[in-house]
Amino acid sequence: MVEIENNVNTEKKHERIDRPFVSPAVIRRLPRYFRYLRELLREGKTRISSGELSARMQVTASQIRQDLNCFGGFGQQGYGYNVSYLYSKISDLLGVSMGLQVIIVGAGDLGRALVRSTMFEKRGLDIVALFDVDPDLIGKEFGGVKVHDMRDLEEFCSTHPVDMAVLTLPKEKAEEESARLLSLGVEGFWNFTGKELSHISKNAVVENVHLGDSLMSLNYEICRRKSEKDKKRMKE
Amino acid sequence: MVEIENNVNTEKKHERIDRPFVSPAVIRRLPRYFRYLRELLREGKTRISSGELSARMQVTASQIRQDLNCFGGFGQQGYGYNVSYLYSKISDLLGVSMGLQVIIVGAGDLGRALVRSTMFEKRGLDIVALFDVDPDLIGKEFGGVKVHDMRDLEEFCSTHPVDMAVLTLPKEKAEEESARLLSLGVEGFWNFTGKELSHISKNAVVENVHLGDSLMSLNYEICRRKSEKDKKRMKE
DNA sequence: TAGATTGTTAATCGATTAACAATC
DNA sequence: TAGATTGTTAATCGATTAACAATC
Repeated sequence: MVEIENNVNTEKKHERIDRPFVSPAVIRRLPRYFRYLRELLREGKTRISSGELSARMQVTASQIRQDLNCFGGFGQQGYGYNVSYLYSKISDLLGVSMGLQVIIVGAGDLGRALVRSTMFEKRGLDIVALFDVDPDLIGKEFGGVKVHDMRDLEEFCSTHPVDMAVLTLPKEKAEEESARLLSLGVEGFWNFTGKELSHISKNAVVENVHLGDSLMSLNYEICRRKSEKDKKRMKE
Repeated sequence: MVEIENNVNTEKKHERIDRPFVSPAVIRRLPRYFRYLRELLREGKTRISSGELSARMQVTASQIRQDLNCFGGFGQQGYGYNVSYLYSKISDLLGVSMGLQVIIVGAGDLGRALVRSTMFEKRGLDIVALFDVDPDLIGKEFGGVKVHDMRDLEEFCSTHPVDMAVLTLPKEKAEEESARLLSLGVEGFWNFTGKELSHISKNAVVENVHLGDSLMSLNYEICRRKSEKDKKRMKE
């Protein structure tokens, strides 16, 4: 078996890594590569070619090589890619296990569902607090995380650096509270409110999860399918 | 004021509507148009030009005209678009208030959060049942919807036509249960499991909400921002 | 009629795919 | 060395934007 020798990784795990400007289309595919590589790792595969990976992932081999090359030569001609090396590289790029400090703003159903999920822990993010205005919730714990009074946000942020706020509060308060958070130094937002945060998007990173829009586009496709079936039936 | 006369809508509300093939990129923007039009309607605006709408939505006027024209001439030269007419047309396209029958498979935190949300009701979808395997949950009600035994799925589907299944069950069971649902006639899936459902995607419509991937791309951007700041600091 | 604004065609831009020389 | 497979350039495809004639 050929030994992979180039690109020797002398850095410690999750050390500083260069992130050149790369199109969002590529970035959005990285988590998917990450998942497939983890699976390969679990299966005990040590090497993979772009062709083999392309068959698994249902994308072209060309795209895989193009994507990975945005960040530097991770493979080796004639050999392919070393699974664990590529996995660690993509981990570093994505910032897995960087330990970003996260607060969840809004301890309703969704906020509580998120804090109890393993999603953050798995990816090495730390949820350090929940916030809410409801006196019945303040002081309680969910998933081992305490609900703080929304009025204590300033105090909390001055003593704990917060990298990311998960917005699961009512959409009516999204604009105001996101501005408040930004002024407290929070520059990353995972936005579930359905409200567009254009007022902060210049100075912060905003990732929107618009469940309503997602549901509607599914609704569209199902309706389209149905009416197409109807059309066919009419013809008969 | 100019009267809008063309494209007179003689159909009843939410009647059959022609959905030509249109690129997914356009479809994914429809819910957003829908939201902005609803807002205009609330404000009492009766007409809007592509230019004015483009300023609000932060997209080009050209794109708006291009998008809307995929489905036919909804506007009028020299006038613009009639807000309520356009709103109703986009409603019809998206299938708002078509009353699709929905079941939620998996009554965990996320499933319960969804059933208690107003998201489905607002868009005219009906959640008719929750399903789970947990004996402690079976028989209980959440948001007015009963939790059924997963074993009764066949029976339920044979008596109630189901248009959409929301998959909020553990990813390990996603493949098996989605195949089962497909065989029972369910052809629309809102997939929160994080598992890719390629085995059914030929015969069903699948909308994936991959929260983990979304979180990771946010993590990437925050880390990128941080390391860029570090770089600048180093220079000084 | 003159002004406004659409519908639509043409130009540009970006992303994906194909091809192949470099090289392990 | 021969075979395999990457890295990278060139070709294609699709989506976005610009421009303008049609027309209300």
